[in-house]
Amino acid sequence: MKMKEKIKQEAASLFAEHGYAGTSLAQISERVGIKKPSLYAHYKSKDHLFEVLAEEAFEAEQQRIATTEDLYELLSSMLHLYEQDARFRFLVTSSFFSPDFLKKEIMAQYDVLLQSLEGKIYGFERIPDDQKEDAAVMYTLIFDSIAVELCYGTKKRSEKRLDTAWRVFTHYFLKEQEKK
Amino acid sequence: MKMKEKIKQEAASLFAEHGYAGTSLAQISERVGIKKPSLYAHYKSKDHLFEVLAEEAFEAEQQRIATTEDLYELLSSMLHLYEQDARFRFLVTSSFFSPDFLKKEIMAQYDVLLQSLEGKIYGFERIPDDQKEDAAVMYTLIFDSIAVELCYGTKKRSEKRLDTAWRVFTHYFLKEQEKK
DNA sequence: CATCGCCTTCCTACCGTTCGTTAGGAATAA
DNA sequence: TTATTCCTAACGAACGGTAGGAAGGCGATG
Repeated sequence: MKMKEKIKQEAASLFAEHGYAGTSLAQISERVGIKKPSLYAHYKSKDHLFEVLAEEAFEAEQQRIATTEDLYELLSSMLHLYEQDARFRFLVTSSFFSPDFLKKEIMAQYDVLLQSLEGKIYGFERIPDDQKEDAAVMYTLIFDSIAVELCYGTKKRSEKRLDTAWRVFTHYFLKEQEKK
Repeated sequence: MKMKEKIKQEAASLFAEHGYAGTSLAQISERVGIKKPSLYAHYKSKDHLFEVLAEEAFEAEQQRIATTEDLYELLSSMLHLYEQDARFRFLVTSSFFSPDFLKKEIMAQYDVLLQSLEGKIYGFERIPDDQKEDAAVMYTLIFDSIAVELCYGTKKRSEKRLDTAWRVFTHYFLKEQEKK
């Protein structure tokens, strides 16, 4: 039970850093501490392993979106999630660059994610109805740009981005009281 | 002279779509219409080819940023550039996912690009001085998010993003008259 | 309690294929 | 003549994956 989990973790980390094509089963097995063929006791192919990983990563993120009520927290939590959770790192990078055999599927899944985000905006009362469409676009835009910045920028810059973007977003779209 | 150019073009297109590790010299040579070893008459290694490509792509984009005065056009032109110019597509995707041996270099180059963009904001009189820092962050944020959307979204969505983002940006930051 | 078979997990050894790359030669052009 | 550009042939290394067996845990059966 434990080894399967460890393989997933190390694989997610490596896939996130080097991509699907850039990561070999030898690398994964070495990190895990077993020999390459032993991987096949747990996953029937490289594709399969990647597929399982992708499925779980999207499911986890979907869950995170569904259960987090605070719109700001949904963005700010990305910062430490990216540092700490290999699965989240995998999600972000593999969305930006996925192997051919899963590209369509992953794009579709990412679309679902963004739609969930937009749905949260539409269900938020403090945004005037006639601005909800714009707010939804801007929110997902900010979401993506933070994801990008996490990939190849510094954490400091990500924080600055989040701070500025959120200030602009709330000032532009939220009526009445302010939101930290 | 012409073959060198054709190799670059096909290579840029393939690298953009499948990444460095996901693209083989066999694929490139096949598209070009020559045999694999013939590539070595023009570029001394796969790394070298990728490096030349990256260098040129960043240089071209730097040039584009320097010579385009209109802030809106700088963003909107990304849409058709991504469709038509393999070099630009290469720039965007390889910035998001570059091979290890060039990762640091490419990140540094991308940073220079973003700084150039911020520089344009700082030199723009119609933005109040005390808002320039925020405007610069937001502008690069929009730039990145459009690049991302180009990679895995539809063109329609990219257009919508640009439209919405630009409306918010100008309304929030530009004083006096409006900008299309 | 012992032991049998079974399943899981790991191993060594190796498969065929593809990878980037090189050697060496023919053709072309300056 | 010399340099460039293409080719065929082939290299060693690394790839994803398979065969087949050893070791260990597990429950069922005697």
